[in-house]
Amino acid sequence: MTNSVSSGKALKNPARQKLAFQFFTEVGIIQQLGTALFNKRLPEGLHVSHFSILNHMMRLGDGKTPLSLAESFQVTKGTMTHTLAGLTKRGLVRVEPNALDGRSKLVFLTDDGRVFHKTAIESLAPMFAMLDEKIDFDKLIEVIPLLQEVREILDSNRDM
Amino acid sequence: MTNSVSSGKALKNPARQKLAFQFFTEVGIIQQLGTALFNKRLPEGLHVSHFSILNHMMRLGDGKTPLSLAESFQVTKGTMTHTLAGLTKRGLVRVEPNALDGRSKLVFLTDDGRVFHKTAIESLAPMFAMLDEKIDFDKLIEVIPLLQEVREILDSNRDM
DNA sequence: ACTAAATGGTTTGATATCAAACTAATCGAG
DNA sequence: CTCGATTAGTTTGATATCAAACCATTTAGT
Repeated sequence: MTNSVSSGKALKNPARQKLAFQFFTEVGIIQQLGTALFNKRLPEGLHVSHFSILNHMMRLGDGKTPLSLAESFQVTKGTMTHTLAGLTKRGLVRVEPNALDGRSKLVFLTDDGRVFHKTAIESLAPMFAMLDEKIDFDKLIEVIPLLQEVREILDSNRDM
Repeated sequence: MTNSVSSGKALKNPARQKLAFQFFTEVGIIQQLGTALFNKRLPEGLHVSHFSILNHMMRLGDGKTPLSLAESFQVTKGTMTHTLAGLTKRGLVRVEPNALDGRSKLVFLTDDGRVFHKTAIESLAPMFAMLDEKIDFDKLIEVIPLLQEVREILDSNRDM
């Protein structure tokens, strides 16, 4: 039975479960505070959701479909339609029909989008300066693999 | 100069900044996936925001003001008004005038609220069972202090 | 004691998000 | 080839959240 509950340590031990819960609580608060700080720093009317998409395409290349972006960011396709509409209205992306599949579209960065991304990154610098003063970044970096592991497990059990 | 930018390591080193950014990216995704899983498991129509408030009062006692709850959860007081309205409508909390200060109110758990909290905790058990199978909880627990540290720094720089 | 400032809550208008219904295009089994 | 199933995207209706304006009460300075 490779997939059964083999240990159940946490379930048998309420303190362990409570601590694991605490992990998610802290993650939740960090995310909330971090997002708020981010949003405050981002230029007018743009939100982390917008920036994230630009950032994603800068890192991994544009020409993705809206659906694949939705999956990357764990949002519904309806939400992605909405977010891309906002980005399009501000001229930061271009959404074009996909010649290879009439159902789908492809999203591209515009020049303005690239400029905006650069500007946004720069506007975040003071926040990183503050963090860098107070936190040892190495410690953050050390835990990234664990966070990735947790993320992957949650991701692959999304339909639980 | 105890409080100036002393090292600036991250700012001088784009790779470091990128990795710190990655930390927040992972935290964001974990939070999103975790919340989604949570919401799916919570009984009908209730959301993590509701559960969190009940959980907070179960842990730390009820009779708090809406404002103090809003501060605890890093949401605006308007949001708290809304969330408490939802909880009240479902009979899970009681909001009463504060005899000692006509401006404020006090929030109390109802019996139904306590029952609901217990039920919700139980309905989360399968999720913890799944996690417990796949993640070493000890590793999660180890990083909690770091997360707390990050949270406190963000919290105390909220008005940056 | 009076008024100005601060505090606690609510309301309003906007945006973000989700789930579910819907539309259009493609794919696949026969 | 055709029709049912699948896939991509949009729309709709609901809830969550925020910021800012607003109202009521308390506090403080004179």
